[in-house]
Amino acid sequence: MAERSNTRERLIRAASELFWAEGYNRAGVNAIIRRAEATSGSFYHFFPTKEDLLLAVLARAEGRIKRLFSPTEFGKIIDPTERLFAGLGVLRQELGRGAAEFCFPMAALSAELSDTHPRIRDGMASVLRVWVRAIQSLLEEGANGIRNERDLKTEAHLIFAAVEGAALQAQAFQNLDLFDESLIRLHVLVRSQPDDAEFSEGFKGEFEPPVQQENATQDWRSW
Amino acid sequence: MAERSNTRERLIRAASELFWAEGYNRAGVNAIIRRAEATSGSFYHFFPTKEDLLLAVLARAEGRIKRLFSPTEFGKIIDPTERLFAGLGVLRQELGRGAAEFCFPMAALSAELSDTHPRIRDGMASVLRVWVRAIQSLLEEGANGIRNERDLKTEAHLIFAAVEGAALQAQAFQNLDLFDESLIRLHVLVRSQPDDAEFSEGFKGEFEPPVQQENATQDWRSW
DNA sequence: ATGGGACTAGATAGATTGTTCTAGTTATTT
DNA sequence: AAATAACTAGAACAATCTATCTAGTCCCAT
Repeated sequence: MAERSNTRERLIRAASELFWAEGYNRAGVNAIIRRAEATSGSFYHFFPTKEDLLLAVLARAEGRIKRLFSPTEFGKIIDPTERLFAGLGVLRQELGRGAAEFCFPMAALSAELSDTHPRIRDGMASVLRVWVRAIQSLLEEGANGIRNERDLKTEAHLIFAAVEGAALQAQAFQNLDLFDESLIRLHVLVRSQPDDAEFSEGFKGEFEPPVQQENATQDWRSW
Repeated sequence: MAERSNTRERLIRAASELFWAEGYNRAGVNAIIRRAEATSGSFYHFFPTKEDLLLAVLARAEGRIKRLFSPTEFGKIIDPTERLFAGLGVLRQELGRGAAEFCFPMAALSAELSDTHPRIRDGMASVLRVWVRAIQSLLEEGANGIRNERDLKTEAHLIFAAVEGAALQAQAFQNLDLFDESLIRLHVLVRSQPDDAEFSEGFKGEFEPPVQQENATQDWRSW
């Protein structure tokens, strides 16, 4: 009835490391099994397919992401922006250890699989939402209602995109400096930004935020 | 003597699309051949291995990146920041067409391959340098020597990381809005930023920029 | 016109992949 | 003690992968 071994957990952990290090397709089932010190019999006892293993990896990550920025984790840090970047510092450590417990830089995998594996695409979308919401709620806390929600959401998206891109570069070149450079700059920009919130709202001469949003999008397409 | 067919070019083009859409390992040689309307005989006539094909894709991209932000391309746009984002708008269109001619979102591939394929890692590093230099020189143009070079380089890194992350998300979820949201916000942040250059330099209380840089890095590690 | 280099064609090899299968062990329940 | 369920073991299979091989066609220079 109750589970009697930690093999399932070992497989998930091994997979999350290998998927991140080598990508979904390159990380073979055999390699995962070997790293987890299991056998294919055990593997297919717990997971019907390799795809289901990736889904389990994603599911476990969501919980960890939610906890990453929680006040209990960084009790001493009051300022929400600083708590955000403190959490990203934890991420940095994971990166250094070659782990990917938070599944944050997995857009790469998703791009690899979204066409053919709709369940994984959905799972990834869910992870993305969790990330953006976590960041956004920290930004809201720091904004004290001064900035509108729409702006905060796009900023959360930007922050996550930047973190993901920086993590990928760091992984690709085995060099955490690349991650640090981008994040230090990001920190500066995010910190210096609330002051000109008013300015940024209408920097294109428009006044109503949603319309300005529309126009800005238009600009992209026009070139 | 001189080449007599465009097969090589067709193979490079097909590969750049498939590598981007499916990743290096998933994009099989056969699929590339089929898409390029070639045969394996032709393939291995031009490229000793699949890896060499990817290297050719990277090599071609470098030239295109350099041209992307050139003044001739956007003759009417004088402001360098606007020229930067105009170039990124071109990128956006390529994304919409499923192409990856500029090899910009290929950190994903690199992460997939850097361990086992050192030549590709080096090729990717070169593409990264080209990108960062291109962005940095635009930023320098716009800064009129007011901001120090170090800051501009980290900012260029951040911009590229954000663009890459946003592109990956857009590809993963087949939704360009994700790209737009991040880039609109990035535009706002980069635009609003030169004013507080002085502030951002020493925002942690340090004065000498390199030292401040060191300390900021320290902060990451401390958590 | 002919020799030679550039290129094409596609069958095939050899390795690797995800998955299945049968037979087993271990622990818990009755 | 026997039965049942949870789990393990690893050989084997079918599909797919990259790369090779031989035999060709096409075009240009001599």
